Amino acid sequence: METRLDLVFAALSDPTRRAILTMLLEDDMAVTDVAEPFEMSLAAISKHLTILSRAGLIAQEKRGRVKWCKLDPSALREASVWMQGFGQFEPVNLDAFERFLEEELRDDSL
Amino acid sequence: METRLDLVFAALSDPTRRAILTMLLEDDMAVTDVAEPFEMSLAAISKHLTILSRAGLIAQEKRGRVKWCKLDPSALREASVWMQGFGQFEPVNLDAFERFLEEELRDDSL
DNA sequence: TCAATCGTCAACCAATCGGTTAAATAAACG
DNA sequence: CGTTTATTTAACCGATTGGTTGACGATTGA
Repeated sequence: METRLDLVFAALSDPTRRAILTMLLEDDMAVTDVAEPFEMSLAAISKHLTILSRAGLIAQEKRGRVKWCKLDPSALREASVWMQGFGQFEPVNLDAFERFLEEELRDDSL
Repeated sequence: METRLDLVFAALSDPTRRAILTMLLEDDMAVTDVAEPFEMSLAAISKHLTILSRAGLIAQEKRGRVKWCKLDPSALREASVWMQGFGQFEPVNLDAFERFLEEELRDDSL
């Protein structure tokens, strides 16, 4: 049986998908616009979005011929609870997060 | 290029490996003892431990013929920072974590 | 109506994954 | 010494992954 947690962590293990989530943090986007910065076919991005959607990390809503993707961080909460159990983590540190994203966006050859 | 974050999330995406981490939360263990509760060959567990080790989630130290596995939650911090950026998460809730572990240990057919 | 756009689907591919068994290495025991 | 114990390695297997291309259905706009 494949649990939600399996799906969430597997979804997060791919840098393209993490980059997509980071983009969606800014704003909701259509599939084509999500795909634009990547050197990869639209079909590939479509698959990534399906994986994110199955994991509950994004929601997709079709309006006309455009399918809008929006972040749905609720699935992350479960994973976060799991991880927190292992940590003496600092409390939420958004500065650290900003630095992290900058680094990721630099590294991921978008 | 495979980043640390890729390795950590991929490692966490398997229920056997999460169960191993949960066990190691209690105490350090030898490889054979880690393998004992699972219906799986020792070689398979050895591979899982290698994956956890490469991700930096555990450390292994050989003393005599026994290889001891201990939790190393430092790698989780990085992943935690990443995830926290997406969340309006409640502050660390260990009660929720305990419930979570109970459920996981029940579900994972150990 | 007809062409362009948005997105998915199907078929395919090489690489990786999670497991197996059997053999190999290394240390400890009697 | 030879045997048992602890663990990894190697070869193999079927399933999954992350990508491709090309065809397709649905919606929009001229």
